[in-house]
Amino acid sequence: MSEIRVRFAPSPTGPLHIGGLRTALFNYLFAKKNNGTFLVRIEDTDKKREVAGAEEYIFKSLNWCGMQVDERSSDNSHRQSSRKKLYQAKAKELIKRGLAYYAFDSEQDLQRLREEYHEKKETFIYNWKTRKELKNSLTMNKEEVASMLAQSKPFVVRFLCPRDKKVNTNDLIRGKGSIDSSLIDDKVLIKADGMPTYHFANVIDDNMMRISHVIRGEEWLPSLALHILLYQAFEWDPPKFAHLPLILNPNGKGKLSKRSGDSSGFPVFPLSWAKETKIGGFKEAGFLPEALNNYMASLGWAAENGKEIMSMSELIKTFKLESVVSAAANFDFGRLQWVNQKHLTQMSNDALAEKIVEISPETNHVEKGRLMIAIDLVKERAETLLDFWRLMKYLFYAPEVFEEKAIVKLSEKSKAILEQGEKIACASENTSMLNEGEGFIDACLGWCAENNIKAGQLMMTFRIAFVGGLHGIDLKKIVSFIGLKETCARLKRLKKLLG
RNA sequence: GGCCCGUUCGUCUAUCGGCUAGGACGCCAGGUUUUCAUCCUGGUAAGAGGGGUUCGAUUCCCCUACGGGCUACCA
Repeated sequence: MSEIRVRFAPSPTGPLHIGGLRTALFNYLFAKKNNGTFLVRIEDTDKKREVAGAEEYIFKSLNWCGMQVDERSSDNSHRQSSRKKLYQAKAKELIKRGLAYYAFDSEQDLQRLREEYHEKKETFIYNWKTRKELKNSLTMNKEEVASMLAQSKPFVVRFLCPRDKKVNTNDLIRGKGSIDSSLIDDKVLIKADGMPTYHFANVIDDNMMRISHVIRGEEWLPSLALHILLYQAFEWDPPKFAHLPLILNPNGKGKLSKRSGDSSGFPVFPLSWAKETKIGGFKEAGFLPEALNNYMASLGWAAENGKEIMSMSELIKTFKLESVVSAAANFDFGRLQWVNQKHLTQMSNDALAEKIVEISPETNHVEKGRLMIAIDLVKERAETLLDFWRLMKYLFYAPEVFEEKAIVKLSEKSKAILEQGEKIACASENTSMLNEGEGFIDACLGWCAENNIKAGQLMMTFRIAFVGGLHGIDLKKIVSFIGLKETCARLKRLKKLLG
């Protein structure tokens, strides 16, 4: 088999979101699996919709996700706008061969026709049915056309779509299909501004860049037949196609869009995007790129060995394009969180520390060695990198506020417990207890047993004193970490609060 | 409206004609932790409906329903 070359071809109209990112991932996995080439092509043929910074954002995002781009030219040729002349030459070629034609209809004229048809409950299609009555080089005589062109009247180039031709399609994921060409319209190939449309530029570039497999979203499936026809017009061998299932909103209503995140409270972009500041990206929300990749891969695909938590290299090893499913998948933020937690626990403390410091600046004010210990202590309970500081803050600073839910659990007995705890902790301040956490808690529990107080009651009271709430790590470990002196101080504080 | 694609537990999925339909997330219960979380064990829950084909259909075919996509001089 010839060389595997795939491309990810986004248009720079805004930040890349999880749908596009997943398409990039599947392209990347497929390329790496087959020792192929992964390239990125920027489809910037719609100048009106182009957004400044979007292209840079796309490359940054891919980089963050660990998808190295194998080919990105320095001469701008990865950008379609820089190849305008080429597409125009190709269009002329088709016109000369009678496979495309000039059309001079104004957008308003066409719009009016669409409305008229709509009123008749019909659909207007610019093709064999209608082209004979419209303003184009098929209906006008040669001189007229030449004069229009000479006067620089606006025109588009349209594909002369054949009538009654059975177009056979094949998709690696969905299998064979066939469509009657009479249903397809005479797509615009070159727009009035001289730019090619997606369909035209796409086919030409995929051929010229020797793309072996086109892996793209399912929204392109309806135009597959048109693309095949275009390849046939040029007498080129088409690449293989694979149309990926869409990613839908969590409730299954509509495809996941840039707005879905804000309304549902989870990120949809890999990195924060200045213009959509409400919710940052997955990075800012404390997600690991490995986890995001792992989760995205599970949307529409499952490894044969049933493994669920995988690194990028494992994904590459096990990925199979043919086993991608054909049904759309709902985005499930809860599951992403679980995947992230699993990846977090698999990371080394050093690597973790680096990322935690980056995302939670508060950790900069804390002694490094102690931070490392604290990370290890809370590691298993964190779902995101952002969770760490929240989970370990009380290890460094006494609680400032006490949760209402916790305080109501305290009773008269709590005072006695605090008093006793304080007595033991403060007294032993200087008597260097080995394993001070163990020693201290055990001593208190001993007192409990003698005085007919439930151990659980003591543990809860202490927890509230140390943490300010009901959740935290093992009490003995907390005492060992903060030391007896601080333990004593925190017990005093809560006692005072209770009056 | 037309065309295309899809439909297995609430969710992500396994099954490539033999199914007592498997796993994971979630949820629920129990255990461990003299405390919280983790963790462990168990439970909950599904092949849209109707016709075929077949000894046998979740698996193949058709129809219907539902969902999604496309229907631009957007990608």
